[in-house]
Amino acid sequence: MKTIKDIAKLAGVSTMTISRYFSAPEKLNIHTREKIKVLVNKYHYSPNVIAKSLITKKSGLIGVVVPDIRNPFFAQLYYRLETILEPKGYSLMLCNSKEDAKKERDFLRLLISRQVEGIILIPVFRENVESLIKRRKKFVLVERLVGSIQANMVSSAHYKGAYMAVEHLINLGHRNIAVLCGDTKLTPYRDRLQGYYDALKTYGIPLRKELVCESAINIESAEYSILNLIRKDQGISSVFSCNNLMSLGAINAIYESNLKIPENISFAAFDELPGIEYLIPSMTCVQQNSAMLAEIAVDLLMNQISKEESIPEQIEVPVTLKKGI
Amino acid sequence: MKTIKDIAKLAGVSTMTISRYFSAPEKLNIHTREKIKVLVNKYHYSPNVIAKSLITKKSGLIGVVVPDIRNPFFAQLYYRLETILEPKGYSLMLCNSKEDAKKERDFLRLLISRQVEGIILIPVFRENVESLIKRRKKFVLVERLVGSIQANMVSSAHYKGAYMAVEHLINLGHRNIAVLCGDTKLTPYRDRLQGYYDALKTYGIPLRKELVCESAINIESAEYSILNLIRKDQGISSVFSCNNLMSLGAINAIYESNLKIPENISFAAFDELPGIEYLIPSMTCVQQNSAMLAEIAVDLLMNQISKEESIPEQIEVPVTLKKGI
DNA sequence: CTGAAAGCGCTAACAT
DNA sequence: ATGTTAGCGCTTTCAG
Repeated sequence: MKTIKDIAKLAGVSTMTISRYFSAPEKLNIHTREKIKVLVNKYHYSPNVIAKSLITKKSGLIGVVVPDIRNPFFAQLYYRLETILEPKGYSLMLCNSKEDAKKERDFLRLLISRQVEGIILIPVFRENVESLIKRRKKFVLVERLVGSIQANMVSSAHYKGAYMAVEHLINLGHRNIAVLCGDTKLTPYRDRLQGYYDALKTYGIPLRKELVCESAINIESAEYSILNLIRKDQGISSVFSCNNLMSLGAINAIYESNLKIPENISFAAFDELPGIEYLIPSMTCVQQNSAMLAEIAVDLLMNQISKEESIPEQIEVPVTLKKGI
Repeated sequence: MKTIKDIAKLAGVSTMTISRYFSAPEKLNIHTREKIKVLVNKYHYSPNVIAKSLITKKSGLIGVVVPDIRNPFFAQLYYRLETILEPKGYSLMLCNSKEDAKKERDFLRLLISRQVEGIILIPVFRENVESLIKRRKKFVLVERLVGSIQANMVSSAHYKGAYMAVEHLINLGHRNIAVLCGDTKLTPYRDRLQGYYDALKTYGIPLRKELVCESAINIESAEYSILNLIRKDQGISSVFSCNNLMSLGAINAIYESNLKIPENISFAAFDELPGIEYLIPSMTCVQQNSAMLAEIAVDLLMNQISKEESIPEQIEVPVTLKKGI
């Protein structure tokens, strides 16, 4: 690997001239420029960004920490983030926290060591976020709030979305609506469940506690919960699932029980599954606007990067209800 | 942000002692060690990895370039790569080439400028790969071969998988099997289509060219193709789709036509969709072993990183047929 | 066990 | 239009 010195020596110029060739070529004499061009191509020289960022103190790196990139929602979010940040000259480092506090902590430390200019984080553990604040790192929380933390954050309208979905089920005539809660220690699920409660209350439908599946947090437990309700003949006519993974388990439980969507059971869910509109067109979905989430997350981060001090903002992004039957 | 110098001054030691605190703390006097520990915690000091890699010439970075992380197969692959590489001390930079030659080129250049130690690439454009070879970069191709390039590569058994899937349909009694080809300029799709051809041939089933949907490369075109075949009453009794996205379009076309899987049409596909086993249990799927693909990709890369010269290897990873009805 | 000197590859800030 | 000097934050190497 040739360095700037090598190229400079070969071209018979100083390293600054080579440096300028990349940063401000128009300032160079056309002849020197041509001479350098030949050498750069010949030796496939490309400047060492690491050395550059040591001086400029700008790594051009942004860390993105998600629980699991295999979740289509996070994949979509990352894709959008890249689309926005790449043209701005940033490169992204993607980390999967696997919903694990220790992993999250390690990844955050790593990103800091690597001098990222900012972090976009779907947080898992409150203390890790507090540690970012203590270290005065620039970051944006997406989707989740951990504890009552004062930080920049952008999130979907969890409560509103769940409320609308359940309201839609009620309007379809349903009174016995099972709900798969998700991990209510996480704000999104707490809010979504509250949306369910409040929709019932608004329409004067008594809450049947046995239809609230509190331990449903993944595919298997969701499947088990719904299977149980059906077997015990609780008379559920519809299901509201608080995330996409639990939806899968529930759908499977319904199919296994030889029931059909929407003939026997109406199904509504927060989040989509890739292609679910093709596979179960009758399903009601609360669609999150990942494009807008990404855009706002970047805005909030760029604000911090450009300014010295800024007051944390919390922004809520509307969701869309795709009404099923 | 405190630097090593600041901490050294505060501790009344040289920078080397701080450096050793992180690289070989056991060599330090217990007292100095404690003194440094206090300061490190107090000021949240963490060493600047950028400066370190400038000296050691090891960035600890690996670039991963996929066409689109929203494709569940690539998300799964990335997840696995991270699981393997993170404990080895590598951080990953993920890039979406969007199947675009220019984007791929730009991302590869960027990764090189950022001094990645290796690149894991699902390639799009032949010349970009050739350029990596010219620059003597360490890289591994996954899934695809572009042109007749001599490079380290790991790939699923595309041909075999498609052959098995079509064979299974034939064994179920199907004779009129539509196929959604994908972009046959890409080796995986060429191989998968060949598997279809050869399975038919083996079982003496005449090829009906009108059932080969060559222009099917995405959801919409796949949907259109299948819709067309059904409308023209070509008597198809089953469909083999060469990737997961086209499967969605095809399934939708089938549903739209008021046909059912598997009652009216049997469905087989290369690749899975997340949760498809829950949504359409009767579907036949060729499952790729992304864990093994990731493992071998890393092995091939580590071989190059540790050795000076190595002969390129091409390794094929078996697929699994999940038989449907 | 600890330190001093040198330098990784590059650029900011002045020169000329 | 081009060069010189100095130094980014760290580690390597050699001393002590």
